[in-house]
Amino acid sequence: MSVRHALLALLSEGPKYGLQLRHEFEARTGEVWPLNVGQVYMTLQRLERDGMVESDPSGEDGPQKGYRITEPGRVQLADWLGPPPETSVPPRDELVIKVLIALRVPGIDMVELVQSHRSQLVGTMQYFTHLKEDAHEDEIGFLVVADAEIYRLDALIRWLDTTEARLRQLPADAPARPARVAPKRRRRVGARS
Amino acid sequence: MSVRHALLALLSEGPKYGLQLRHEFEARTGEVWPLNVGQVYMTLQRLERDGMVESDPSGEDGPQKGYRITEPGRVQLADWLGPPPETSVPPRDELVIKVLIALRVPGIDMVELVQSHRSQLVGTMQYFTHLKEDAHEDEIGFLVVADAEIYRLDALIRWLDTTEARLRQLPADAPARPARVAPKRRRRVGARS
DNA sequence: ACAGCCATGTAACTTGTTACATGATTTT
DNA sequence: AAAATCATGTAACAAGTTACATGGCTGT
Repeated sequence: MSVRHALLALLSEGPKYGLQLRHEFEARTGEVWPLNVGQVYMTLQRLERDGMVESDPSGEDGPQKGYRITEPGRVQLADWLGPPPETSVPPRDELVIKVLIALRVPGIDMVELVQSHRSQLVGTMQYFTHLKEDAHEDEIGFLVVADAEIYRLDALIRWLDTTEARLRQLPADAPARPARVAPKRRRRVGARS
Repeated sequence: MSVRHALLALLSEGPKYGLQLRHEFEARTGEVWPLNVGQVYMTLQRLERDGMVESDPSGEDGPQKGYRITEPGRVQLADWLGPPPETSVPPRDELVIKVLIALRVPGIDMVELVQSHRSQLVGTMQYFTHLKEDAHEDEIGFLVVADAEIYRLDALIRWLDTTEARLRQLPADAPARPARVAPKRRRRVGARS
């Protein structure tokens, strides 16, 4: 949903057209996240269908078909920018899933799995660090996005290290769990009042 | 794509049926990430269509329709568990987008936006820390997932702090950028050879 | 004239979500 | 007998991706 709201936010500064929205989105996020053009047009269509946005009837079918935000659109934008959403359930993380599920897959070298992924993360982190050094200090968008990526990668690396230590304290081969479905005591994550 | 591969990995230990796969996925990830049942059946259908999996012809239409992994399925699983994928472009982060795009939206109190999101993140982090304290030390799945979430939230909080400091050094109101589309010097992130 | 970019769109597909429908078995 | 749970599915939708199609305008 972030793209939808981002487009709405860009339109709140004044009417814009499709490709322009893509350019501005990419410019403000430091050219790090390419934004698919097709998605821009699809999202604009849905925003218009939902009444968040109006298209310029004059520019219809011509190049540079302008879109304006509507009042309901401004309301929805304010909702997005206002208080943060309830953190219901944390997003699924592919690396975490991989490690936890691979634990019980026969014939998996966990040490190798962890090490290869770790060095990949370290490499990417160094890459972004170098990019940051080469960046001008006025490229605020890029610097901020690069920071986010570096912190994110650092967190994953530290998680891998912690997890590796945890796994080392585990019995060599954990006993296979019962194949039958057991009654589940649900941990209601995110239901914190 | 993580769910698809996770199901494949679970099936590599032996034949399983739909609900059982859901139970095992949730059990191994500490009951933190609920897995939609419909998605399990959809994914199994696609895995079968792609030849990664075979369904038990005997249990057809009966309850507990078993699925087995095939040889191509094992190959694809090995690809997933093997060397980490090329880190092409980092995933878009909703919070980063929000902050960067909101910067130029008229009438936004950036300090308030950053502070409210920060305290939400801190609260969620404390919540998971408490959950971890209450957990038994043999609940390895939950502990590992909780670690991941705590590190992730910590990274976001530190990013928010860094970003806030960056923004404070910015001129009170940045000059509006040209509305026209400018030629783009693309930063080819992720194209590191 | 033609190459290349600007600009808008459509089509087909994948992953994921929520909600609903339908039976079988088990529990009360 | 009724209610709950197990088990399998379908429908409709949202968001995102890649690839393709189609014009208009500009520079050489």
